[in-house]
Amino acid sequence: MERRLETAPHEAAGTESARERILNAAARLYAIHGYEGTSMRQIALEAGVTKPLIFYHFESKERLFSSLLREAIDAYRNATQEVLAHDTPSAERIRGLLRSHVTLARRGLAVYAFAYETLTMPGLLPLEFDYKAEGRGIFNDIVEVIEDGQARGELRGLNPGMVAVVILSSVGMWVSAVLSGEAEDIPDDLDDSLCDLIMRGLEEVRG
Amino acid sequence: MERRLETAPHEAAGTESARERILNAAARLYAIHGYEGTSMRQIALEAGVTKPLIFYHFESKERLFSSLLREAIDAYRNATQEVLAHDTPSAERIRGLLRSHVTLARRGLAVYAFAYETLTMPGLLPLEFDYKAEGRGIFNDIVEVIEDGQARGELRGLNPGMVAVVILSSVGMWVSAVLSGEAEDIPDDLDDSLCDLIMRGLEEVRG
DNA sequence: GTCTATATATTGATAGAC
DNA sequence: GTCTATCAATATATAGAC
Repeated sequence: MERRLETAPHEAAGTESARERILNAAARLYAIHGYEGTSMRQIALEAGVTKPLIFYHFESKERLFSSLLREAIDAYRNATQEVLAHDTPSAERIRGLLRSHVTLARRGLAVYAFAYETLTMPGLLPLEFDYKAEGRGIFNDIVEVIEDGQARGELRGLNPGMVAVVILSSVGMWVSAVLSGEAEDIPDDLDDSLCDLIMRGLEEVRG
Repeated sequence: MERRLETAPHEAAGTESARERILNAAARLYAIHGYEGTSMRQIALEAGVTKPLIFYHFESKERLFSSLLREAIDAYRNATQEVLAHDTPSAERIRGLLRSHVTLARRGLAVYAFAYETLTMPGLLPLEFDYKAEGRGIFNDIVEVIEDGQARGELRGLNPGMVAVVILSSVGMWVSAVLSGEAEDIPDDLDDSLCDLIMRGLEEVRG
């Protein structure tokens, strides 16, 4: 937010501020090696700045990580509130959710992966805000979409939490795979294809 | 393996050797906090031994982690080779795979979670064996099951890699959630229910 | 805003007594 | 096999010059 104002239109591509470079380097490294696996030295090296400069801009490792995660969560809520609010058929809302996830992942692969990993991994990082509660909120919103569809008779009575897990984990794992180089890229039709699998099922209709 | 011989029948439950206690503590801590997030000091504390004893038994942090991962991968291959080899219908093989995963997770929640996270996270840990190749092998075996089913006309032509991702990531995420306390437990019917979702689809058949 | 130099805690790992 | 004491390297973080 604040970050975006600062880097606004007058700067061309490739002329990121040091602050911007630090954030990008941090997102990439945190996504690949995790919070504990990433040192300030590595971030400084990757960003092309010195270590004390990171502390000047972000005060601590924890605050650097927190602001990155905070921004990622806000961007997610911003991108999905519309599709979650609208009173459209379940299939539309699920498709919209998947589209939002894939779009966010494409716009910022490292940030998406880093947020996904942080919110789903078992460990509790000692951050200054309750990011686990945010993760629970994101998850519960999807559960509600499913329950809603079931109440309307649009969806079968499968465990709604399980369906939410399938949606979230599938995109997340794919993004992680791309980041690690195991997968080439996010396929153009990942959202449609995943939606197709989830909504219509894998099995060929017989006869 | 070696470990099992050592702890064999003459020892009652609750009388684990120090070596055994170290392995259990390590699996739990690695699953929750990751490799870099877990210190030898923490493992020693959790296992109720001193730090040098861990080095006496395992030589280094890397070797402790490696032997744990090695054993987890071997157990997995052992549990799934039968269902992968058999020339049964695709639905049976996918159900068998899901059952194996859930069974393994129930038998050792921490070990399953730790292996899942290690094999799926983007970072490359400097281990003495190519665990990434093992992960790729596990993944490719599932992809083959799907492709096989498609070739036989039993399964629709969805991206086989995507289907494999859905299978692997869903169980993995659920297990992580249980380990972190976000989910109560692995539901009795997780494998059946997930199989149902994947094989028949989420959408209610209309009319 | 950005640097060099440094303080302090924690890490993985070892020496050597028992 | 298990311990106490300790080492060298690395971690986060700060002081202070420019």
